[in-house]
Amino acid sequence: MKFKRLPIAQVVVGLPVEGPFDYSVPAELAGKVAVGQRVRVLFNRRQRVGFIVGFKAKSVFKRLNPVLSCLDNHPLIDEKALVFIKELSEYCACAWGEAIETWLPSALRTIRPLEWTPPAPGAARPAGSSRSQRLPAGREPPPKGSLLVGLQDEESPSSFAKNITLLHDKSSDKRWPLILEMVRKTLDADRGVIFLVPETVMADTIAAHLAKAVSVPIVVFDKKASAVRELESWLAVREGKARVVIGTRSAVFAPAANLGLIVIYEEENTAYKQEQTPHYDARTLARMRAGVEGCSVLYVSSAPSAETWFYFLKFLKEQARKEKWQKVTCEAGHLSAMQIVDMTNYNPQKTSILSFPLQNAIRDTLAQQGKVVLLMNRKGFTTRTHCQQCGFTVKCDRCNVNLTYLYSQKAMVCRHCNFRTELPKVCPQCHGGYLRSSGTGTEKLESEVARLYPQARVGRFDTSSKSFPRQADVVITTKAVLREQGAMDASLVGVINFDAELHHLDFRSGHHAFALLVRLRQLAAQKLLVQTRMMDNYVLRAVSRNDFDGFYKKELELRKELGFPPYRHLVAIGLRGVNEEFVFEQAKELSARLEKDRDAKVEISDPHPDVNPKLRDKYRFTILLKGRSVKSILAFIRKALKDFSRKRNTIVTINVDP
DNA sequence: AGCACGCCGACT
DNA sequence: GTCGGCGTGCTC
Repeated sequence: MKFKRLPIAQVVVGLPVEGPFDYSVPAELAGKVAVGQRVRVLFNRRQRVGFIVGFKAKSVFKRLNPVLSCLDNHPLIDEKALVFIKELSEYCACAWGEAIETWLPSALRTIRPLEWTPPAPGAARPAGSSRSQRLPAGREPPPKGSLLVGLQDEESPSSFAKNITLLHDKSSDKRWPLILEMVRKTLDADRGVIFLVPETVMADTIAAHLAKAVSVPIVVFDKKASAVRELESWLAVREGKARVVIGTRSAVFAPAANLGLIVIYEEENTAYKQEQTPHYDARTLARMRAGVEGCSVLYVSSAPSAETWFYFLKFLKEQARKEKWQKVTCEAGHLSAMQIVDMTNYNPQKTSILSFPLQNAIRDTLAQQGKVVLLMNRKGFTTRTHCQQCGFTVKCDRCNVNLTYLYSQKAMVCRHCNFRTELPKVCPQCHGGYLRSSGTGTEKLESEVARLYPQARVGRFDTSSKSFPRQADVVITTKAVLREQGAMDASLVGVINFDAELHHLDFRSGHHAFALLVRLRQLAAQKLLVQTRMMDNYVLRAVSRNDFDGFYKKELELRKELGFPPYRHLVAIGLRGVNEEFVFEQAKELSARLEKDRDAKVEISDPHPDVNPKLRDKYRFTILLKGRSVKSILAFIRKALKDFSRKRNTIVTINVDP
């Protein structure tokens, strides 16, 4: 059945501008344009990629530019995706068009037509699965011919995920039967699976694991692949050729046909949060997408985030919800020993950073041919180089942080930007010869261990290592060790400076430290040894007693008391620019504007310099807003930003912490 | 974002 | 005078 399309197309573009914009549809395109289509338009005298999000009968603008051409034979964005993207744009406080470009593979953000035809129903696909993949080539128009009508209404009442499961695996190895069961069920029901992993390196391991268990084609989404490769995998998923997609956070956008399940592996990992704009959180997007698609979500973790734990406690009780929430716990079969060493007994100036109990444990483990993993939070040899005569400290010009000396590369490097320089021979300030280096990193620990245990093979592993030193008896490493699943069987795991994990200016540092220790205890076959000066810390106590309920109870109490998520929600407005005073002035001005018509329910902090106040030559300030609902905070910000014009290279970003 | 318009300082 | 710096407004 042919239908009459309304004559005006509503188009959004990938720019930070509110839309949609009206364009006339020329007669020769009248039968071709559809909602979700990529089109070529003239926008502000320039040719751009536009996306049709709706149609309407008439426009208040007298002279409309025409849609110049369709870039593809068929719409790329189906209705569900368009709704999901709209929600993404609201939650990230970006324009609809920008959200579409985040969702699209990079190759489709340019004005180049895509030579592509959706597969005919049933063709080249497993029998019975065509229902899911029929593309909206000749489909009916959305109700009333305008998708916008529906979207501007209140939240659609039909947006509920099917079921939401938390798999709390205390052992890290019992999770797979349940994961595979859910994946198989989804595939048997002829639906697709998205499997999110925190790090790219984990995708291949997981892919191999799944390939053994299911017979459908699997594709790994790799953001680092070429644009062509990225497009190929995207289309393979779009066409239903691959039924299982594995990838990092951006894979949550995979155009899986008839999506049935989103798995979020190691749910507690902070890598699910994108630290560049748009600041999205793949875990939140997975929930949003599950609501739109009516599919299930499976969180898998050994130490779930406090937020997830909270929601499961809350929603498991609520019987009336349309979503089915469930929690499955796998108890640990074997629990290794844990020893906490009180470092207040040792003077770090006089003795080694390896306490005697740790030295003894290493010696005993090596004597039994066991392997040792030692964890530190700092790469490099020394972390500070300063002049003993004038007090000058060698810093990065662009980021104003101490440079780390890398012995292996004979260079001083900045941990934020890639700045590197030679180790100065004399003090750059007073030209005296009294430069001293201090602060221990993994390289220095490596040399120390090699000195103490001359018979042991000592290796080092961090993010810049090419491969894991499997042959080593003692591996000095950072948290990166947790990405190398099953790389080695460690008898003993030692944490050198646990307190550094707790000292972050981050309300989540308690949970991070907890999750780290839980994972390390799993890694240690015999013993986890932790050096600390905070013997009574609740994180340490909970881990040593293997008391998950106790940890989350205490952690949630603290969050409630201090007004942090999941009880209150945070939205950070970041301002950055090259001129420190100017950015600060801008921040104060925006702050005043927010204060002026402040919402009683929203708390506004004064503008303050970031934890790293200078990064890559830009000075950074933040205004933090706290409130009961993200939506209301965002609405409030949007209002204040409307008449606030960014000036002279000041970049304003909005970062939602759900 | 990216571009045009418009308003004030130093210069062949 | 006017060239060009950047603040401001606008994109259907």
